[in-house]
Amino acid sequence: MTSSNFLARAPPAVQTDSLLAKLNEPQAAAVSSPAKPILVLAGAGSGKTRVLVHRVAWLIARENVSPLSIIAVTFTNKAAAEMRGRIESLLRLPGNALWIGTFHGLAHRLLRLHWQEARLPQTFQILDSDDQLRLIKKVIKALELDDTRWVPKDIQYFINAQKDEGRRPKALGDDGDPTRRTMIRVYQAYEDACQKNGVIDFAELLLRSFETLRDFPPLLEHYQRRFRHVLVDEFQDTNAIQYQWVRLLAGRDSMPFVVGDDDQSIYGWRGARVENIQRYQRDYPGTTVFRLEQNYRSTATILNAANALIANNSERMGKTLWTDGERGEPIRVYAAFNERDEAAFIVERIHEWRRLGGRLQDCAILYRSNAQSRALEEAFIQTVPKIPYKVYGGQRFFERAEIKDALAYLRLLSNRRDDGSFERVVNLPTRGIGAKSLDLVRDTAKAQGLSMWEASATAITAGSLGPKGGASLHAFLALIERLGRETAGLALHEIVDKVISNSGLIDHFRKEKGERGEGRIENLEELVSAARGFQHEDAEEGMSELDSFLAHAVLESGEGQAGEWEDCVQMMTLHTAKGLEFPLVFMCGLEDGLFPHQRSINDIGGLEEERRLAYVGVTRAMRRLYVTYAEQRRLHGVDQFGTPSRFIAEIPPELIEEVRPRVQVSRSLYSGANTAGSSARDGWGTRETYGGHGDRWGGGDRRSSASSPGGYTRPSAPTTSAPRQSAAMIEPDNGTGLKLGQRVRHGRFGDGVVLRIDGNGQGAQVEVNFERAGRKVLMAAYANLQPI
DNA sequence: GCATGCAGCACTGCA
DNA sequence: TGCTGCATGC
Repeated sequence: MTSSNFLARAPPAVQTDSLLAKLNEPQAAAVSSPAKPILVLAGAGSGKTRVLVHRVAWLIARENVSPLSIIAVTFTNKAAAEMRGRIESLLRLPGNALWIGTFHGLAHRLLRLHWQEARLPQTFQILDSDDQLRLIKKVIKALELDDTRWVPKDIQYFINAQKDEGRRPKALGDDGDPTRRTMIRVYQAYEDACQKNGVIDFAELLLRSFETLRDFPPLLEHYQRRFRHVLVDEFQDTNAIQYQWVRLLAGRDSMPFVVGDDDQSIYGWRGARVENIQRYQRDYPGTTVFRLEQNYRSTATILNAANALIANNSERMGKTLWTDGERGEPIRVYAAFNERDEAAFIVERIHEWRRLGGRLQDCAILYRSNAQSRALEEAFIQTVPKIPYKVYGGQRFFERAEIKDALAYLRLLSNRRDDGSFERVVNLPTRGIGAKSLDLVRDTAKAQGLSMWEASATAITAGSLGPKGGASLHAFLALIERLGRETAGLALHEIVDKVISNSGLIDHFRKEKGERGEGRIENLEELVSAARGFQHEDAEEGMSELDSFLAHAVLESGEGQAGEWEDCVQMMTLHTAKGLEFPLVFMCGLEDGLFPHQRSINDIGGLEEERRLAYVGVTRAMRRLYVTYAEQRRLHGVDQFGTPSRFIAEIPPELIEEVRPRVQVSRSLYSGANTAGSSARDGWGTRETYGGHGDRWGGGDRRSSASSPGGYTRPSAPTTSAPRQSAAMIEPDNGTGLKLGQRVRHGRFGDGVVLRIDGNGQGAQVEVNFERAGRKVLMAAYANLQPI
């Protein structure tokens, strides 16, 4: 080393310390590892992002790696943005110096750069899953298949699954199975349609960019030489094609740095392969594995619960989280009577949290499915003072119908051949172009291999449409052409503004009755501001600002727009919560059938994935964790009776404190009663007679068959028999022949539903909610209840 | 061609 | 419960 070089840098030892100073030993070892394939198994809360960010910093600042030769891949835009921000602040580098992005985002970038090699039109657009489904329906129709037998959703799943595995229709064999043969035929026809329209779906982004690299050696070589360092986050969630993509890009001499946690693999149902972690170690012999097990997030109690829970899974790589922090509070479990009681309980706890100075944004309510949010939202609105909240997920901004309508106009401006967009807006607002005219246009398009746009023009010229339809269609084409001319050279937001007003969309929604239309107009206006705030980065890639905006609209669901930082409770599904942390967490709806989800309950793989989801949930909590379930739940308008989730029973009882109802409460909390919402303030206690009775948790012998976390033996694969512990907990063999939720008939009171069984045998008390007579507590010995 | 009403169905979710 | 898609009637 020459002296000038030496002088150019500060003394290495000091600087090295400064980058590694705040890291623990395995973190520092991973960050500063010499270049070779690395796998970091990072437990929840163990500083995974920190390691990734520091690794990048290390490479640049210590190994003299050019930022241009680093590519970092994440799964969500949020994660990518966070990583980018942290690298920027750590290194004071402009964020776009290195390639950081989601798999889809980076694949998209490659395709934009190399659209010719990828055999795509330069203006290709991306279909979201709705668009995809729409197109598949069209294809099914065009093939004259019966869409009750060939369910579009199933076909969509089939196609995406094939693409996720990297399989093209031509490479698929039908194994002599005619069903499969047809599926493949639809797949092929769908691909043709995409190609013709110049659109690609999400899975195609990955597959196409993979194939493009693979099939153009000079291109591949270029990127392999460029990206010496490939970093991948959430590696356990990669699917087959993503894995191949990484392998291809990394090439033979590159040293991938991948971070993952097999215990947090929760996307198996959409093609993620946990096995990729093992496979990585096989494909890259000499991989160094670092385990991050020290947790900086949660209390020891929470971690112990998480460890015990996940220990029930087989085939783990094995990791045990630990902390040198405090033991913390017990996990509180609350058995709610119904979902409204559950919500009332949560509301009360949040009031309490707030009274004691807690911030709302530190509270998260996690649930298995989005449908559960409604009862909670109602409770937040009704309580005094109101609790502000934000629901994440659900309907996303760019997926709203009115937004997609506006985008369809914009897409059509950019690409007249986009048939999907054409069909979406050709008669929206209605302008007298009916099914008949469109059928004719479609036929023309099909027969002559034209786009809908071209076919329209042809049909108009040929005069094959009726005078009215022809004129209307002509007016539509003229409208688009005029918009195209008038928007030329305008700023993006001006284009959007002009299009939504001149297309008639605003007027159309204004006519819509009530608040709904107003909301839609507000959303359209929001789209204009989104356009105003849009930063066009792809100028060098020869893409118009509009095209770039449209592409990003699909790739970004539009989270994080208005009202970002009001202090409010965070509500989201367990899936959405991955990667986040909150001081106070409520996991609610822990009932068998809801969580674990009914779909997964009979299959060991599915059940284990649900358990990992529970693990993810528990490990979101930093200080305080509540777990709730409802004995009765109204979902999709039907009452269901649940038993507590088996996952509750898998948490060691010594870590749990059961919250008992304290206050008597009006009957309005009971589902089915009509006096809505009057009692949220009464507290969360629900039942007059229910509260006192003992062992909802099965008392001392509850875990006799289970045992402590250490000596726990897994049950064999669940069969059709009742779940291991919950059965004992909530449906003891009570000798009455009755069980909760069962419908029964009584001589005098008529038909009803069993709400509660106290005690055993003929001495048992049974509470029944009769349809006509209301709730009654009866002695099993005398009531003579007949199951019906 | 368009509005209205009814039947069917909903399940986790990120690009 | 609430949305979507289809069928019916004007």
